[in-house]
Amino acid sequence: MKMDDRKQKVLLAIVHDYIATAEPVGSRTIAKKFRLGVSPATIRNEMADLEEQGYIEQPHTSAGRVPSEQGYRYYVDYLMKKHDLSPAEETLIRSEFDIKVKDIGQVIHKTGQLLSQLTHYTAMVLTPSIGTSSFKHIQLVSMNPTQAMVVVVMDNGTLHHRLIEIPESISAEDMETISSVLNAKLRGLTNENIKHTLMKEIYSELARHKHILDLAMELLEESLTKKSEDKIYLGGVFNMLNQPEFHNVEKVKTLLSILEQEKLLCGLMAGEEMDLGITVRIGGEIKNQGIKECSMVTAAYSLKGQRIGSMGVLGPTRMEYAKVISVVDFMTKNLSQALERMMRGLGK
Amino acid sequence: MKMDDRKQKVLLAIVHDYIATAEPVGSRTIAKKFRLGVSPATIRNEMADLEEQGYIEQPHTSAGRVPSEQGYRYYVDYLMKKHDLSPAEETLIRSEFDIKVKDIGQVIHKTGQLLSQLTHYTAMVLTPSIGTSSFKHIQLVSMNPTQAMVVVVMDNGTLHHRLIEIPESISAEDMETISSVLNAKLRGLTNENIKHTLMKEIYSELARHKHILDLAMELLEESLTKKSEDKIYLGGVFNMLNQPEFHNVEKVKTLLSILEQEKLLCGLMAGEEMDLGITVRIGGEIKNQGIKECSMVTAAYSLKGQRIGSMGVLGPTRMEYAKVISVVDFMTKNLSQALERMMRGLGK
DNA sequence: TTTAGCACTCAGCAGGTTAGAGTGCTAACA
DNA sequence: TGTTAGCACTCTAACCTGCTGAGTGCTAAA
Repeated sequence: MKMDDRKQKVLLAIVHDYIATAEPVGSRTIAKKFRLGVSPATIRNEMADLEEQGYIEQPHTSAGRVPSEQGYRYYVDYLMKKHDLSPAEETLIRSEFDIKVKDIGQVIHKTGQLLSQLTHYTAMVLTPSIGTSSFKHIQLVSMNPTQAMVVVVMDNGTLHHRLIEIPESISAEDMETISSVLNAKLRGLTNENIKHTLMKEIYSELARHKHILDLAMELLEESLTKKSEDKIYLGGVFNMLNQPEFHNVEKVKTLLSILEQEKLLCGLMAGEEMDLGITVRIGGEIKNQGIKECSMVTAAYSLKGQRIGSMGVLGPTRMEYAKVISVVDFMTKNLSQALERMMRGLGK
Repeated sequence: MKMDDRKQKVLLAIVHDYIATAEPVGSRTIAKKFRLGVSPATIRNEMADLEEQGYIEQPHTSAGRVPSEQGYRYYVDYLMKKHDLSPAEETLIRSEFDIKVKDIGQVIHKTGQLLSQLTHYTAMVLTPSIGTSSFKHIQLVSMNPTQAMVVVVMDNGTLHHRLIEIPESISAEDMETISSVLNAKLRGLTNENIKHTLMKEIYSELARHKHILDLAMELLEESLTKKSEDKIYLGGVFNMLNQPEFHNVEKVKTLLSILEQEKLLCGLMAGEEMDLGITVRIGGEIKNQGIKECSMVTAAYSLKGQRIGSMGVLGPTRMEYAKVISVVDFMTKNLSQALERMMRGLGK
């Protein structure tokens, strides 16, 4: 859609002012605040055109104009200027990531906190799905005469464990033996590689302990096949209540009821767009009735170039897109790096 | 405070009606709904007395009466009748606990869900602090030439792990050796029992690997001393928005901002009252400005008679005390039992 | 001691009025 | 032909006003 220069300026002014004040913007306001060098009357003419073309709308006759979804879309696609983070903000992010780089959970948590803190909207971070891998070590530990713990250490640094029931006849030494055999024969193999022939060999070697072996193999198989579950971290839900669009309890209720449904959110985050760039969805472009008055800025983060999770910011359609986009951009890059550092040397 | 029989009946009527309707209760309403056999005028006289004594108050001149905090207190202490759970509810709780008895996290989660679901208020469950214990197994696992994983299995069934940096000179066999030595010498000991003489012995035996030994011992010591951190699970925050007292966004905001502060909540839950019974705190009795219009019903749950965590329900002061108290009571008992079952046989 | 009756109070609502913000149109102007 | 001043018009939000009904407290009679 072609749009002449002055119309763009007027649209830009409306979007900026409305984002800042949450009040419909009138022609006088634009003329005064944005110094376009023309009178309110001229701006009124332009606004009438913009409304006709669907970029702005009027809440009621004697009110100013408000950007429509189409207007925001045009703004995001063509008018918006990049808005770099302040050095202070960049430093904050970097230092937080440097300090708290202990484990994945913490990094995700921190990411969410930073996202919501910097944008003042709600942050959503999807935990990385690292996919299948091989294992480094399996260990059976006797806990008491009738129970044992099976521990599997994966090559990506995660752990799986399970408590199993054992016959009293098995000694701690037996379990040590089983552990060694399993480690010696299977270590480093992926699920596909664990051939049945190999398993037969093991079962014949440890025939006495078939039952316990079954239980251990069950956990091992699960660990090898199962992708880590999608979990989502939410931060700054509270921020949304400061937005004037949520001064109405009914809206707060719909919003919160949606944010409570983890699965739904995961769907929204993990959805369609598999590219690495930033996706901006405005209002109805989010395929969900309940939050059709919100916008989402999402992006994937990666490990070794492979997309493994995503993060996003949810705010009112009247969102500071430029700011949010740069924050999300910067955060994905930093999170990817932090993960890279954390995983350095690990199998995956 | 002595109170004549009819006054008690009037107070009870006011509390019940206000809990049910959230509207100030007038003399006519009481006469009609509660059949005390006297006219509204008589009830008015009683109400005047009750107000003078501080049990009820009037929001404004021409409104009915509302129980004061003191009124709720009197109700809870003297007037309230026990309100057993319905068989259906009891069955629901029991069956949920039977199915989901896999790990502690899940049990806590389920408890919170049930609490909020049954009461329609917000549930808070503090994770058990199992305290110090001894360890069952320690294992060093080589991940790659420069990193290894230390895994410690505690006798209460929890796991601790950490990634450490290692010199390239150390082989996987070395690590196996170190693991065996540590297990052989230290297994089952508590932190106090690990004598310096013993440590010297180990260090001399494994002199070549002092560095890696240090790192492993560090995790081990931490695991042995550190109490599991207090974490809190919240459920049904959303429920509160259906309460008419939270139809005002400002109040929702203060409430949510408090519920976001985990530490504060832990303080409230873990606080003073260390006995096993149920504690009811009404309005200002909760030592927190922000939720002075709420009440809390809390109780501890236990393992082998020892208090190890607590749960609670947060609702408006206009709360269904009788119902909530019986739910909390039933839940603590069931949770304690579930934990008992889960820990059966484990060290602690 | 209880109750009927009555005067009084006050929140909330409906209806009416006003002020101000903002528009669209028209006619004059550059 | 594009721009602008002026003006009539529209509509919301705020304010006032009077009314209604719920509920009270007091008094005097039962």
